Amino acid sequence: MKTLVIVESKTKGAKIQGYLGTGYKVRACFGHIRDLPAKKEDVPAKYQVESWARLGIDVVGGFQPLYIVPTEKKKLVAELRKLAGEADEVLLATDGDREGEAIAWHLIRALGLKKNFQRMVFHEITKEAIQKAVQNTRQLDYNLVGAQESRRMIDRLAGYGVSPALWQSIGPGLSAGRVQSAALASLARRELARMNHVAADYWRIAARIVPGETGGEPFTASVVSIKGQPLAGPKDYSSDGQLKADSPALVITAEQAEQIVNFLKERGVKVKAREVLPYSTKPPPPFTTSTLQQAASKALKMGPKKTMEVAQKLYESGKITYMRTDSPALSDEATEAARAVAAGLFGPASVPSSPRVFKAKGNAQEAHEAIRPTGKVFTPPDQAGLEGDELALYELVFHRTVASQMIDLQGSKTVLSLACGAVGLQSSGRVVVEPGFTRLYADDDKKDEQELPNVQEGEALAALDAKCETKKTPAPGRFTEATLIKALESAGVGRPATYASIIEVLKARQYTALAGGQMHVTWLGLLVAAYLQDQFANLVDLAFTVKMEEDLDRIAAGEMKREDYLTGFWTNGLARTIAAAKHQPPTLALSKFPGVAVTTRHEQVVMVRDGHAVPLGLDIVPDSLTPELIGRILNGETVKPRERGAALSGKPKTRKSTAGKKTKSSQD
DNA sequence: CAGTGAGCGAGCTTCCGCTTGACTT
Repeated sequence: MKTLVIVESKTKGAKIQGYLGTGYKVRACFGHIRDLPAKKEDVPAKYQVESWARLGIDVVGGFQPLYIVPTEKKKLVAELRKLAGEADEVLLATDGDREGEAIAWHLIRALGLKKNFQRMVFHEITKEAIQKAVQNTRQLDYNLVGAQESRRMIDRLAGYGVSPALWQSIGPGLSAGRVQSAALASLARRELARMNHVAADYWRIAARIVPGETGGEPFTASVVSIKGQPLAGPKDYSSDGQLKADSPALVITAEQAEQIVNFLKERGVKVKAREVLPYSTKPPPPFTTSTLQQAASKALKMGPKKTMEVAQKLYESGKITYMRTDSPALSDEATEAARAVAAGLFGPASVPSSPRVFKAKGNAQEAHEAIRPTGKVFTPPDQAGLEGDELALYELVFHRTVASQMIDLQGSKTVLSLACGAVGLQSSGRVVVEPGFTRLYADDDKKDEQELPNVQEGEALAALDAKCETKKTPAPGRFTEATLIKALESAGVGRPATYASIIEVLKARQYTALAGGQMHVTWLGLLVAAYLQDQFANLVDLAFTVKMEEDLDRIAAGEMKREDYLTGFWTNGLARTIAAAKHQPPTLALSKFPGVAVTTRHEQVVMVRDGHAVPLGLDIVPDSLTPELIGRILNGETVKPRERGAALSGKPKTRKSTAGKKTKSSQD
């Protein structure tokens, strides 16, 4: 045996072994093999006494991280070390991103490699690409490793630094972190906006118009203005239910609405203008982890966690490429395969003359290509030997990938301007001329679907019917698991490997709960968010990660020293904020219910009025409060006997060690 | 004197990101 090649994933290893042949032994390291100690007891004895032992980082001596091999990785590391000792050379073929570079470096240290190692990087798994990569190895990029170590330490210091402030101020077992707290802040901001939203009433007046001699189906037109002044709609009101100060809109009464309806019925309308505009829509790019989770949620009602489990199976059985990626790019081979499928199904005209090229944007690290069917020839879904969820998800991937190489949808949009005296109306419709990629894949909600008849300017038309209805301005909608991931990704927060688990952490802490496909924030979640916003506003800001990434890029480029960066972040920053943090439970004043507040007492969420505090069940949805419900809560009617005195600390750990222990019972 | 209960003090909780099985539900 001559050369040992180490990759991150088992499936990838098996493939590469096939391309490299007998002179090489390919093994997987299964991700990170060393990490900061999770608990103080994991810290080696000689460091236990240090003031920083709980953090696992020597924050007083230049921010030296203390790394250990976790117990579950010990056997693997020993085996790799043995194989490395027998090999002439070791090629570290971990992923070509910041984390991959760090894993390679940890391997060097943990396996005790001296000079006989090289870094190998590739971006697609084909025989040519792999053989080329083996011939073009490079040195390890120590600056990039330094950037990853900084990222790791920031997350440890933020998480282990701030969480104890929550234990002291709110209750045990709670957590804060750069990613989860930014996510929680986004959810809480939206939930509070919903709770504080005051609906305004506005009128919608619509008429069914009969086309004249030109013929065609009746169509719907809505009143948009009166004497040239726009009719007030949802956009003209602010969240307090008041008309926006700068709004030029006209607010009408019920009588006026009725008058307009009668006017329309009696007089009919005249065509003022007809505008026809061509439009086109491009196909969406091939899937990344985030867009796959969004599409699976929408089309298959599959949550992010489930989606990743199913995708993992498809990956392991060789049906799709790697499922944790932030790049929408297709290899040349895949692009050709997609074009061939489209041409075969819908003819050569369904494919543009030159291939579409998709590039990642923002801070994507692009260690992998898009999620797509494998191979030079895509296997059609019905021949893939799949069923159930796996078939459904494969089909989605297949369709999206092929559609991404098809021609645009083309259509025309018609806008009719109508008038009935001083009352202005409008109607719009779309006609698809060339469905393009939507023959295979469509995920947008269709609007203005009606086809408008070919009426002419100046033509007088009768109103078949007219109606008015009051509507209420809607509160901002809640996030679903998929839309939250979309929001986090666009803010650069979280990574493909962690999107699904971010959601799981928020649920496990009882900060959020899923109901009817939407993410609700619990009272506990709102209180934690309020506390963090008050004491650690900088950390929970979505923009924190953007700034961090810029700094990490500087470290990777050798322009900034790791120690200087961490000194600024911790010693002169967060450590001081933590020391100055107030250990007081946060209080949420309810703007719609003066005198009522929600806070915690003795590690329990309570509702308070006039100094009187009553336990508040986490199952009571914050924006469901009404004066009646508040009355019942304060009378103690909503508290089930079992819940009395139950602390908010999550579920007891289901570990073997706790099996024999008696848990304190609060039952009478 | 033995068993019980209140009161006190100590120890624990926690992060993000990269990978899969080995575990329970």
